[in-house]
Amino acid sequence: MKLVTWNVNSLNVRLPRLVEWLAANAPDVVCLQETKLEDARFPHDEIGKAGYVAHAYGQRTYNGVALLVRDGLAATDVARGLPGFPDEQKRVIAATIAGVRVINAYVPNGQSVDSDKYAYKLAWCKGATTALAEALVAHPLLVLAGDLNIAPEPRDVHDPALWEGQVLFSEPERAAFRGWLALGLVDGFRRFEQPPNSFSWWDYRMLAFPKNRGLRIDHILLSTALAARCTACRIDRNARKGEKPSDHAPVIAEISDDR
DNA sequence: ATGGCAATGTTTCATTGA
Repeated sequence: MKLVTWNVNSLNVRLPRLVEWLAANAPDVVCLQETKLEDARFPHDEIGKAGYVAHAYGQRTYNGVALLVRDGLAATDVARGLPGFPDEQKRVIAATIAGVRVINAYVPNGQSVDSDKYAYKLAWCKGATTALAEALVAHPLLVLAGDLNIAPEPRDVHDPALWEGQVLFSEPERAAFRGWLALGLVDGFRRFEQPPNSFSWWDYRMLAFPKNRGLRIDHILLSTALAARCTACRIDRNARKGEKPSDHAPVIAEISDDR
């Protein structure tokens, strides 16, 4: 199974690029974030023509997630939202695909550490920890993929001294991320040797991408049993280039069918 | 050479993202 997470920053704007990327990369499962589309406006026709069935959980303007599943693969037990954490914001959709529980999450940004949004982010992360702990009991083969909006380690930040204490890299956020690892989840990207200065997001401003001033905030976390079957994980930096890119690049994991 | 914010709606600015 080839599984991808990609914050597309408006599916409406990014649809042509997404369709092109699907054709070139042929993933089996795609976790999208920031679709910014109500479900009634989801482009099921275009995604269908590309060879995928979509399960969406969106809203207008902000947030919104979707799971794309390649034709021939079945998605069962599709669930929307974070269990036990009532939330108006559409940030989570999960399904079981080929025996794997796939949880697609768009963790709140937090804006700044002194904002209400940051408090909401920390509360949300705590709710996610509880929900993940329960999900892992029911689903030993589990993956949490998404824009987790946390850079877990200094090497995930282009300038750790500059970002220390800032939102996306503050200690409470990183503690929440470590809490997910403590549940038995493994950072798929770090299971493999990676180029130094690997990031998944670059600000549109200040030439951040050409200067490679980015953060690694998009992640694929695998349960221990599933991590043993993960054969590769990489970031497709090329997808950040060209006309009208998302500010995030896709993260891709290869998961073997062998047991 | 990849490029100096982008997307959305409340639209000609404000809000949000990260």
